[in-house]
Amino acid sequence: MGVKERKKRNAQKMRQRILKAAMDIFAKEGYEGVSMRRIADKIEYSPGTIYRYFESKCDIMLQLCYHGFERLLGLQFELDKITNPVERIKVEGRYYVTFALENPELYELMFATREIIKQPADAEESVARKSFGKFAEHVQQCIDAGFFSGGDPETLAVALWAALHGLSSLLIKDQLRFLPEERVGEVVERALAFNLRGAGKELAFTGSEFR
Amino acid sequence: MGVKERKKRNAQKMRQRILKAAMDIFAKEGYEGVSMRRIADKIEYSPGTIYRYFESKCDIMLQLCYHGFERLLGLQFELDKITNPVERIKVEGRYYVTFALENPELYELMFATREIIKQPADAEESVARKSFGKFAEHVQQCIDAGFFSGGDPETLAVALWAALHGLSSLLIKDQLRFLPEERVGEVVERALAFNLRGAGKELAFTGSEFR
DNA sequence: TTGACAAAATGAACGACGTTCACTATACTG
DNA sequence: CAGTATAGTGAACGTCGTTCATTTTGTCAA
Repeated sequence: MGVKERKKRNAQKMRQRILKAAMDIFAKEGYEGVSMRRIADKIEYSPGTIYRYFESKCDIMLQLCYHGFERLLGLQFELDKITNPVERIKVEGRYYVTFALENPELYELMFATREIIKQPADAEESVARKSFGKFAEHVQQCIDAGFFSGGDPETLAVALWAALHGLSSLLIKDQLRFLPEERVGEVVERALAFNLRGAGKELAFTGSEFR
Repeated sequence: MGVKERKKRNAQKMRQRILKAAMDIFAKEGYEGVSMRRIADKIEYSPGTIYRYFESKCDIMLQLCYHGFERLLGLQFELDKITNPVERIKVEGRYYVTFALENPELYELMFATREIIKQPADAEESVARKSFGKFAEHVQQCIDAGFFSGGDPETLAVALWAALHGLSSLLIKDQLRFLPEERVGEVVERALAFNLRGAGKELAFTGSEFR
């Protein structure tokens, strides 16, 4: 008698239904639009029911967040088709910024929302880390191929990632609004190129002054 | 009779009292801690009164935000004492990241909080823009001194700023937590150096593909 | 089929939030 | 001192995330 099993499946279905509803609202109306009552309305259950399947709203948003990282990671895996590692990392940069621009709310959720960040300390092997890991791998391959300086790959990866993240979040938040609309693409492209070129040189290490 | 004037002064005093209270709470308990009722409690007035002096909570937070930019701008002006433009921009980078790390909530308010961003579209000559302007000026001086490539200075400034912002926000959000504590400073310092070095070369422009 | 027990779902309630507004209290003026 | 303009009040509205006593539904042995 697979009663237990069926119940487990139903519970999983319910979790998916809730997440789907949350995602739909999130996609249409952003973070502000998502509330437990609205989710409950959408799936035609009472608000209290949701708490049988998720600990809190934060828990739900965290799942959406993971989903975002999985999408990003999916894009990254596609990149393995590109054989030239420099070309690959170039395209990866464009993918990254494009992903952020096309899913600004999601990107924000993934990288900026306070409550989300705190959570996954215990969630070992977080999707976020996998995504960075893949990126670092691609950076390493550039080094191996002799295109990037042999400096510490992790440092290089962090620096490049930071540049991508910086550009993406400035763009999303419209902090670059002072640029004429038609120049934005150009500036971004050049900024990316600029960072990749910077990776080509050996750097003198000047000592630690932070933290 | 300076009755009108005194009233104006009193209103200004009240605005300052409210802002001070908001800032105190913000500093101690962050964005989440600030509520109209808590501010009202702190200044010993009723919640409704605040609305005689500020349009909304958002309005208040926007003022805190401006205050933050003024502090940052103050740091930037100090930099004019440094005569070597490359040394100056190097220190500016460290100042920037340090400012973010020392005032994470404020930095977030300044650059990341959604509601804040929207507002100052009409507020011409925003403090934020002044801060970027000063930075761009310093970048220009590096170019003039022949240390940076002669490429479009605005692009260069945006690229460097993005890198600083990226590093800062990753650090604040603890996204670099996978790095051993003792390596963080090193990585940041090298990432900064890496970006400055990148600025030294002429870059081939590869065309626009964003937006 | 029925009755007992467990699981699932409910929705009112709690304390918080930003904001509004009819009202009262205070300060100023003629 | 009367009358008016200004300042301040605090209850109320509708929202939020969350909890929990209660009811409904589902399961299975007798």
